[in-house]
Amino acid sequence: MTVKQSREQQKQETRQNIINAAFQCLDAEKSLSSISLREIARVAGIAPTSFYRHFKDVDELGMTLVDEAGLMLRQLMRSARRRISEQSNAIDTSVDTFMEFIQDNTNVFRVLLREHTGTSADFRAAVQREIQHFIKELSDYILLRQQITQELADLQSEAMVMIVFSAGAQALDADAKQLLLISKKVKRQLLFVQLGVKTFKEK
Amino acid sequence: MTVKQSREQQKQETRQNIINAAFQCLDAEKSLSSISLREIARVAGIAPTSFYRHFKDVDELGMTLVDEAGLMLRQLMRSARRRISEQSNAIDTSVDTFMEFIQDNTNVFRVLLREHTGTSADFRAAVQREIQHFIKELSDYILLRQQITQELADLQSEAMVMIVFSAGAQALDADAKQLLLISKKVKRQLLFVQLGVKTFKEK
DNA sequence: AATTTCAGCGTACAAGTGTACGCTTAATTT
DNA sequence: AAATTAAGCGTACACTTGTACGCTGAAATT
Repeated sequence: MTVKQSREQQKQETRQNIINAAFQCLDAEKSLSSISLREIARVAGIAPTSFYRHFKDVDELGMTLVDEAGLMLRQLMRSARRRISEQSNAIDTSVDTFMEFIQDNTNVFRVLLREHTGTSADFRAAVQREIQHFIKELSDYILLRQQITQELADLQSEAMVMIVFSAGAQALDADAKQLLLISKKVKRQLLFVQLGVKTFKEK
Repeated sequence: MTVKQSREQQKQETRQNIINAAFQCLDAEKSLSSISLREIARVAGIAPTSFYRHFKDVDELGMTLVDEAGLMLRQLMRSARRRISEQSNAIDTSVDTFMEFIQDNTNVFRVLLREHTGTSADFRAAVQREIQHFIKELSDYILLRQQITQELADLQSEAMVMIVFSAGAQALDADAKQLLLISKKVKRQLLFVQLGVKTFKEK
């Protein structure tokens, strides 16, 4: 199976194995602070001490995971916006895309959600940055489509993201039936926010 | 210092010591799953094995803590509503009360926030129930003051609570200066939701 | 061809964990 | 007054953890 490879390629492959193993380990009942180096090494198929050839400690790996998760979220937003340009309703399409993401990348979203309120100040700050990034991109999009001030767009965007993320948290513990209700609910709540800002502006 | 007491009194006192010790331990970098029985016992001033005279394990203590934290939140709501009847603006008063609570009972709020997305399904469910309780009480209040349907009141209430809790999460890592900005921000976001529901109803 | 580099391994150890077990001792019941 | 109850303690043990240290063998460099 494994073909002859350069040393650098081999190393990168092992590094990716560790990252994948970590995401696999970070399920419904494991957080970055409760997970053990040895457990990750076991799943990655390496000796515990070999871990150090790639990361200083689990915290450094954690920051990598948060970065990677944030990257995926940004890609998600792009695909959502692509879908919007084809159909029309921005809110519905965005929520659907987001919910699909949670279904397909459960543990990735879980890391963001969990570490956002987790026990490491560094992780909390890192996730916060990723969320801010998420908010900013939505805000830019809103600014483009609605005729409101930057400030209002920022406020609207943040409120919407908070609502969506909270719904995401519920979705993680929900079955397929509940998921549909959550989607419907959050779409209407986002509509309220949008409508509220519009009304506020016109007042 | 300690006077002669009945056995039952003494036991309840020790139990409360354990609970207080746990809240004290559950600071910015400890969660219910990362905390150790021995650590709590140390702070509570008892032998590790004495813990079992009061709780089956840390999980059982955890449920007690979540219950207690939820209770405090309900009391908070009552005091907020009392304040509203004196002055007038419901949103501003509620947010101010909430932010004061976070300042005065940081670790209590932290438990709710952290275990809401934590590694124990039981804790997540327990916190979710407390939050639902919180949402329900706000919803009842909204229904009383605004002329809208039950369904709209529920949606509005939940959206508002999600926004407030998210702001609370930010507040935990913020200094006094940022705190004021967060308060201002969240008040306007809540206003958008309220206004949005009103506009939606009238459409 | 000889040398250097370095990813990965195995061993080893100290530290911290949950908890089983039996004892003590003071409050309570008989 | 004697017997019972039970909160709290100390000891002990089996585990898991992070990581220091030195070795191996193959890839890369000279």
